[in-house]
Amino acid sequence: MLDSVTHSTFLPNASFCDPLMSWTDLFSSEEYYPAFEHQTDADSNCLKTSGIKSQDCHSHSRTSLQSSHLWEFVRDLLLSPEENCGILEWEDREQGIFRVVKSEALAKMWGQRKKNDRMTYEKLSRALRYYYKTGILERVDRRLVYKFGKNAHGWQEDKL
DNA sequence: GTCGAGTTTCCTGATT
DNA sequence: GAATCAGGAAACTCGA
Repeated sequence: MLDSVTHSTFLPNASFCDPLMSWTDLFSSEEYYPAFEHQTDADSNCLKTSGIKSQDCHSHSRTSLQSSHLWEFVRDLLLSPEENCGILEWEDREQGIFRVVKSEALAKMWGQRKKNDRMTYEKLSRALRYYYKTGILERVDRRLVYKFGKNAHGWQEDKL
């Protein structure tokens, strides 16, 4: 189940590598993702910056792209604060507790990742809640707050 | 063709 | 009362 990580090398600052379409391509294409018209200037600038950075990426195969999972996407976003533009933030870095600050923006980013412009935070959060069963996430009894579980890895600073 | 994992979608109820 | 969030169930996609 977790073998996706074994062939998806974790790169803290190059998390969104896409051999088929760079982030620059993604975010410059309104045909693909017109929803980002509603992003703030800061958000869109940040996202474009992310795209530029990702052009250096070259190591991911098509297989690893398709095996990219939601929790890895979230983890990578958390570990790249300069790229997440405050969409996610750590509540307790050592315990792996984080908070979704901009739920709609997160959903749109994930939707872009999956080329699904109908993605909403409601659907994304449903997928996140399924990780409770597998131990990748643990429930935190606060709204929009999640915690990495024992089966999540790569989020701890000293274990990268 | 079948199966399993990982979502995605719809719906309902609870909470804010 | 409306908006938002959480969880159940079923459908869907894709790789093995």
